Amino acid sequence: MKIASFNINGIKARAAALTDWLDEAQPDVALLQEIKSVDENFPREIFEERGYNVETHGQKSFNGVAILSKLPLEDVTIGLPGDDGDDHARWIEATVMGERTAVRVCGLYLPNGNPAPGPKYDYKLAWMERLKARAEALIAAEEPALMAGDYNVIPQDEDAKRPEAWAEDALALPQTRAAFRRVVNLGFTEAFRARVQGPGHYTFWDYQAGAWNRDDGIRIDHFLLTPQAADLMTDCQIDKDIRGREKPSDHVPIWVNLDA
DNA sequence: ATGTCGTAACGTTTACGA
Repeated sequence: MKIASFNINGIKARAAALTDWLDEAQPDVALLQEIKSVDENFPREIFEERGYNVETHGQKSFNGVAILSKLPLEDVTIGLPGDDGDDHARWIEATVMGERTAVRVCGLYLPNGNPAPGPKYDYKLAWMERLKARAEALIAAEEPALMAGDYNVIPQDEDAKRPEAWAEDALALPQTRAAFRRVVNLGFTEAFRARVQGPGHYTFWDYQAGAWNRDDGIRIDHFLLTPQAADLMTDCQIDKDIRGREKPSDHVPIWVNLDA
């Protein structure tokens, strides 16, 4: 079961690049972030005609997450529990019915949090506390499950080409990293780091200042696996070349393969 | 030289978020 995560930065602008990648990479499941579309305007037909079930949790202009799945989906829910007043579309989850094993899959778009300090950073940290609560429940269930998406977290200095440029940024502040570790340390496996060590691996390159041409990137898109999901992992890769194509997103896909 | 892109809105341009 190949499960990918991709922050597409706007479905309207990315439809062609996204379908090209889907046709090549052939993920069974794709978790999308920043669809920047209300549900009614999401072009679900272009995915349905490729055999995907489509579930969206969108809003106007910003944010928005979706699940595309060639496998059957059950028990789809939207919204991260813990704050009924939160109107950002940043969380969607579903159970993917694999040939042998069902996997609970959570797609997330964690708040950026800049500028920090400030109300946006407070919102980010509060959201991460809610994420931790949901994560605790997933661990307690003792079943194959994962949380994947744009975490807007640079876990360590080695995850940035120029860590000094991000030292004061909401994506890399010590409080941000500590909150991320508190989730991971509940018992999750950070899929990419379980398989690949060392610097130079990124999932985001800013559109500005020739960041891509200088490989001036950061690694902020992650997969966290419960122990039961980690046992099934056979691969995890970043599709870096996507960033060099026509009309790219500023993020690239990252994916895991589970023997499920 | 401080560099781009996507989206929405009383829009031939600005504001916001990233």
